[in-house]
Amino acid sequence: MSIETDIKQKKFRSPYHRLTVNLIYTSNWLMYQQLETLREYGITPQQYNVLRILKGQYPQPIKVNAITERMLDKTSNASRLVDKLLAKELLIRNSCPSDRRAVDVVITEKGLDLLAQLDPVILEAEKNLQTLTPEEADQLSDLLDRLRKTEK
Amino acid sequence: MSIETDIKQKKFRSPYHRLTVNLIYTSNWLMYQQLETLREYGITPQQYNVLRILKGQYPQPIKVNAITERMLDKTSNASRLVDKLLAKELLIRNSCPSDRRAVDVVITEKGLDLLAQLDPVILEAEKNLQTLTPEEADQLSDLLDRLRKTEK
DNA sequence: GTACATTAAATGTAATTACATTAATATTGC
DNA sequence: GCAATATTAATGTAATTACATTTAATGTAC
Repeated sequence: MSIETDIKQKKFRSPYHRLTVNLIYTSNWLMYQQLETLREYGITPQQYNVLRILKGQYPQPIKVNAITERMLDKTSNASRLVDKLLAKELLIRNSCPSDRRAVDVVITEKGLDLLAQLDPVILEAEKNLQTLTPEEADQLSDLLDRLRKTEK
Repeated sequence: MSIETDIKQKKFRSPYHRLTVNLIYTSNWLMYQQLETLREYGITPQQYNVLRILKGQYPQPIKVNAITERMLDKTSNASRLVDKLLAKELLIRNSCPSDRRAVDVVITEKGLDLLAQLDPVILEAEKNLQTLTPEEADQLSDLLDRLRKTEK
């Protein structure tokens, strides 16, 4: 369905306006799918994002601010997300010896297990996107990169 | 900057994975800009979305569930958003005579004034997106429409 | 070394959101 | 007409988020 039909709006003032609306709408649509997929595994998309970052570093530790830098939502409160994941024993947190302000975070076996369990589920969800060819997906990605070029 | 640089991730498992990440990241980037733009006017992006919908109907009233259908985030609680905007006197709310479960919502003069005041500001913000040509913006929009084709 | 600025993480709080439930009314099947 | 079902909006609540502030430690200038 076109964005016009989805949000019942016939006209947009410009291609850029239509794009803005479409981008936010599509992202919400995608996030909602993720939320539903992850729900039964007891984590949120943001927590999943943190776990993936930790796995990318494993077995190296990573600091809380480095997590933030890699997150999709730069305004998220990594400290509290780490708290939640710690409570679920999906990661461990140790104060860093060389800088006692900082903390080192590492994913646990349990965390890695959860990710492994999620892999096929996420892959299955990804199939929903295959209405686009891989080339078109790349093309879309590149356009998104260029859209953000004004970023300061 | 490419998404790889922005979130410091070198590899993605597939073009679809890269696209997912890029889409959510770009949407967050855009939403944050909106949030900052609107902040000094005392409304949130969702409240702005509601006001725009009301303006589109003006001077016709619109019901709360019809607002939800037109919103970018279908899971948002239109009833509470209407509450907030009512408190700011940006809309009026009257129970519908023909269906006493429903309420008719109409934007006020004050609401229209706020939108008019915001128009140039929003247009200015839109200029940030003009690193793409209008044709590319349309192309991007069309790809997003096609991406959602699996929607049930 | 001391004062000042900076950085890292945690926390207080108010507002918002997600999710389920409720209350009131309308619609449908009989 | 009446009971069962569906629809509309509002609300209770627990969790999350935004935003500012705090605490602790480090770095820098003198």
